[in-house]
Amino acid sequence: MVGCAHCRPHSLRDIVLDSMSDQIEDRKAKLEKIRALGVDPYGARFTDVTTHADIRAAAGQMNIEPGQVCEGEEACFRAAGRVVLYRDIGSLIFMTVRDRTGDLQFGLSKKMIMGGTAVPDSHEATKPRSHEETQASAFPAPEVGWKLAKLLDLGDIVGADGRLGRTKTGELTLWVTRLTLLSKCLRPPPEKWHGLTDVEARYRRRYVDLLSNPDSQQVFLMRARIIDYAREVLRERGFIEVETPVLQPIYGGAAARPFLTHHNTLDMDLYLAISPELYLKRCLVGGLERVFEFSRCFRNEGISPRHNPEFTMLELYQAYGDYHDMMDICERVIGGAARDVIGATKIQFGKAEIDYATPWPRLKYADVFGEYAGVDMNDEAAVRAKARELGVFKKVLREEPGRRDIFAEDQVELDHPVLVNKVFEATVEEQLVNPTFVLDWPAPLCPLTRRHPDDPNAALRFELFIHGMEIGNAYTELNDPAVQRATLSKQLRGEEDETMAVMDEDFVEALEYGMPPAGGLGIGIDRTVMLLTGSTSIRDVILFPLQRPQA
RNA sequence: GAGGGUGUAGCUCAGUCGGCAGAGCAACGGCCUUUUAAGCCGUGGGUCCAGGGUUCGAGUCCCUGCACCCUCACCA
Repeated sequence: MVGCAHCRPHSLRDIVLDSMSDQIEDRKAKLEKIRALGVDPYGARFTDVTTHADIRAAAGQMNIEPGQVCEGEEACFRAAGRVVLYRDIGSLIFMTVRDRTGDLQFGLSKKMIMGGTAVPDSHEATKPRSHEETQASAFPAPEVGWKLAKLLDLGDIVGADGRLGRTKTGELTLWVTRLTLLSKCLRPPPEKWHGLTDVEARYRRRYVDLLSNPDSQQVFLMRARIIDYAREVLRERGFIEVETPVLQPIYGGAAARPFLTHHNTLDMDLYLAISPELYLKRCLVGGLERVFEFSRCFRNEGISPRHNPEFTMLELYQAYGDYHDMMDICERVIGGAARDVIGATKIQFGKAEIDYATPWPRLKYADVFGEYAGVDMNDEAAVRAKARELGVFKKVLREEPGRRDIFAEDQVELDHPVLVNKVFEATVEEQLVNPTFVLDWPAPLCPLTRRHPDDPNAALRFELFIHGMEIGNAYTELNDPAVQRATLSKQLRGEEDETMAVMDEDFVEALEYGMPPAGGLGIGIDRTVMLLTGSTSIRDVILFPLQRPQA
């Protein structure tokens, strides 16, 4: 403490001293000391690195005794990673270094790094040649190596050449003969045991979350593998991956509020895609008979643990198929990923254990409605009574207080199918915990779907529900341009104008050239990853979820 | 948009009834050649989210605002 006990530290000198005590300042001071040693604290290309996992695998073949340091060339490795633990016990330093495959202990002894052991020749053969690479191989002199080791901080990224051994306690250790600083970490990382737990900080500075919480990295690794898996399933079936516009002059393919933007040169308003559907169908018209896209969709709606304004949908179309083929693909992609990527058929999600063993139940919309809502969906009076009981009308009134045409509950005008769907959402969805297909939806809710041949009031559509969430949505696609024009023109009372399907003349014109009958499917990738990784918030599976600007 | 909760050191968290701002890790100085979240001795570090108010006195009570989380609604 500077100054007497009664004084607040506010003099210039105090402020400077406070600032100097800051950990960032400490680290910057070390940075300068490192530079003074002639070492570039930000490294350069570092070639021929063996991953920690591969080093462990190699060590498994060597039968190294506790206390032993291997002599042979086969025990010499180059490794790199971030220092996550650092234990300095005098003229011996142990650090735990993390790379993408896991942790490995590096051991540094003053004697060894000072040249007590000859530098292995194995790396000379693969020594880089270019000018840039020559710089990368410019190791500090041996006496500098030890000083450098003493100046390391938690969070620094280091590279090392060394020989494998085991400590007395048997811990596999890379005994370092040459140490390279690859990047100095100027900010103290989170606490080594708890990591970063503050959720806001984890989302705002995801890089800190990732570097300090292996579990978080694991989620994004799984996400990538699930996507790879889906891609592989589709490729095997002859699908090709395409890209469709995010900037669209007319939004369509779903019922959602769009984001609006503007192109300056064309002086033209554009919408960010709410769905790639109408473009992928144009591909079908053009003869790309099996297409898929991992499509970023943007919907200007609320944010919740299950909704992010931008999200990723796998959408695909298969010519000459129908929605039964799409059910098979759902089971193959999601059920297969559970089995082959996660390695389990039962996965915990919140308090529920979900069973992904296929096949999944295929239930008729009318049947599940009758079972869980307790009324016949075609009995308008009964549905209306049920809706009143569930408070559907009150919710509508609350949502649209400005509507002049609504004065009382009974005067809320909702078309029957809209009311049915609101009752469905309120009663059925949460009951569907294990993967369940719900087939044959009320036709008026499905402007892009072929009608059921036996029932003009039903559409050949299914949604896949898991844990009460809509995970997949699929149709036997409507390819009759006249019917398509009619359904896009029809307005339903009870759905807001802004989210209504919009007439897209160019799309209908495309249908007039002839679109093959097809099955189409959308799978919510973020939600699928949530379920398969046990992440109960969508923000935990999106690297950089949308946040308000910081206060 | 409505309701509930949270915000204290770089990180993880205590802080009782309104009475000197605390711990562990991290940092700094010192010791240590086999550590495992190393250990031991010593030291420094605070806009208690922001702004008002009540009070002799506010991290604590009240009001307003901000950010985040949860529930509901829209939505996938």
